[in-house]
Amino acid sequence: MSNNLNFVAKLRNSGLRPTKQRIKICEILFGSKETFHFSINDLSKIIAQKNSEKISLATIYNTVHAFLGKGYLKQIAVNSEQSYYDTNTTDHHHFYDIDKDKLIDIHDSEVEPVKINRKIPGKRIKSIEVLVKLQNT
Amino acid sequence: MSNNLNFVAKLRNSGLRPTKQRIKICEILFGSKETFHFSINDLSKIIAQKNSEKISLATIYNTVHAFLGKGYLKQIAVNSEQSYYDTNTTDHHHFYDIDKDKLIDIHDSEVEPVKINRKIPGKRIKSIEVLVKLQNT
DNA sequence: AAGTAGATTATAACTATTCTAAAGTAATAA
DNA sequence: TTATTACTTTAGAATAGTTATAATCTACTT
Repeated sequence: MSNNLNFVAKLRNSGLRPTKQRIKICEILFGSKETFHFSINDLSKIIAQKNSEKISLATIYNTVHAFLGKGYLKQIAVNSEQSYYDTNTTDHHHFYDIDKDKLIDIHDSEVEPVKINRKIPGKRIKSIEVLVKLQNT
Repeated sequence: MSNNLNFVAKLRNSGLRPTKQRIKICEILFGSKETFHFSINDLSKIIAQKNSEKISLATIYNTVHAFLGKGYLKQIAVNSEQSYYDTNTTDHHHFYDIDKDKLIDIHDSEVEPVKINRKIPGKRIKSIEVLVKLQNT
């Protein structure tokens, strides 16, 4: 309940109207302290389970895009058919379990910082993402 | 010409029949010493330019998948709508120029080796990919 | 040269995502 | 409040990338 008020404020502060759909999606994505990795499909299923009223697929896409734009989510580069998103927007890297089609955080303490000793004229680095693909042994 | 014979042998050695479509695609992908980054769309366009007879889109997909399976290509994780492939199958990383939608190799000498200090039980590392996203300054 | 397994092709089908335009809802002003 | 306005949601259509299908064709074996 008090959480909801936080989400309302969060949305309003960033210029997004706190609609019930957005609040519900906030609860799912940001309601727990844990990082959440998901595809639109994953999120749809969870909403279907947890919410009495359905939220249309278009709204789910709209909301995820809005949250991306506001920096509440970041997109992860994986070559799956689907796009993946992460509630942890800090700089960190991922394991991708190919067999389970699941992402796992790699904390910064678990990786030596990646150093790129090259500059491309006219360009600046926006992000550095490491993806470690895992296979069953 | 002598190159073509090499491609015929390469294909035959890996159990792929050396059809004229596959040989043509080999010429385009492996005919130069340079690394080649491409999407299916890129490859289609190049074939259309360089080849008198058209190659069907299905064959282009089939061939790229076959070459992936034989280890002649590797897929690169980028979050674009399209899949990207690389003729350089050695371990190396990439810049991704967001504005131009183009990939640039990062040679191993240009990056400190990425060290992951964590193991996931029952899993082994298949690959480590670093993607450095670039923006115009 | 004939038979067969594998390849190519056009096209249909499928999946993820984006677009559209109508109906609904939150914010604002009176 | 209420009315107005701008933003949202929605179902469904449209699009783009990719995969499946089934008929035709071709490379290899005998």
